[in-house]
Amino acid sequence: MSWTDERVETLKRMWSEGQSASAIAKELGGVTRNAVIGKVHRLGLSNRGDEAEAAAPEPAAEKRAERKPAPARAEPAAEPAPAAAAATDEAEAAEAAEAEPAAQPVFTPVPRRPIVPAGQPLPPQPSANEISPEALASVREVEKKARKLTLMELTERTCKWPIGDPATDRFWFCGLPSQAGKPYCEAHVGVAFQPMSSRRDRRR
DNA sequence: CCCTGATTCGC
DNA sequence: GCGAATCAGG
Repeated sequence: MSWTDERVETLKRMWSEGQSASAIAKELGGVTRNAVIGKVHRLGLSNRGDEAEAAAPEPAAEKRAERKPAPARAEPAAEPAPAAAAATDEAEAAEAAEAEPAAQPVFTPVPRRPIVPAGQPLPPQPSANEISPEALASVREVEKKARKLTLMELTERTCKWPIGDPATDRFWFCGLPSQAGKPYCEAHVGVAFQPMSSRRDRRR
């Protein structure tokens, strides 16, 4: 596979959308995430999406000064590689002012309260009285077995159902094996995806 | 162990 | 220019 204009375009788009290198590689096909990352760097768009610098000036401006000299392939000791070449600051002025302002979900209909963080939209949290007793019992049971993963520990195959109050330290994600193609484990899929029939006519 | 991006350097 | 190997880290 080669980097055709089209593929590069897809790469740029997905990267700016915050997609991971592996996700992009998977989408493109025929390339590994390493290839994607390598290309991203060559294109000079390593710091994606650009964020409000004014807001968070990132204190640690210089943090990568020396990483291992990179172990030579299979050579005893040949040349001290003139690494000094990389001295020039990488991409000083990131000119990407044209890209769209990163697609933002629009589910914040109430401009009232700015609500804070939540890096990701939380799944629906149906109130207890609209969940079937069976599903509810199942969930309570499962939540005792939750792996209690942190955000960073979630993968494509772990249940992403949040448990607890995000504002406290008693908050974690279910983490049990998720249903193929679903974001949650079996029990949580049960409460997250309810058939219309069971939700209908909840006298009120 | 799962995953992430960053970097180096032989090709 | 490309990307595997590797590093560093959540």
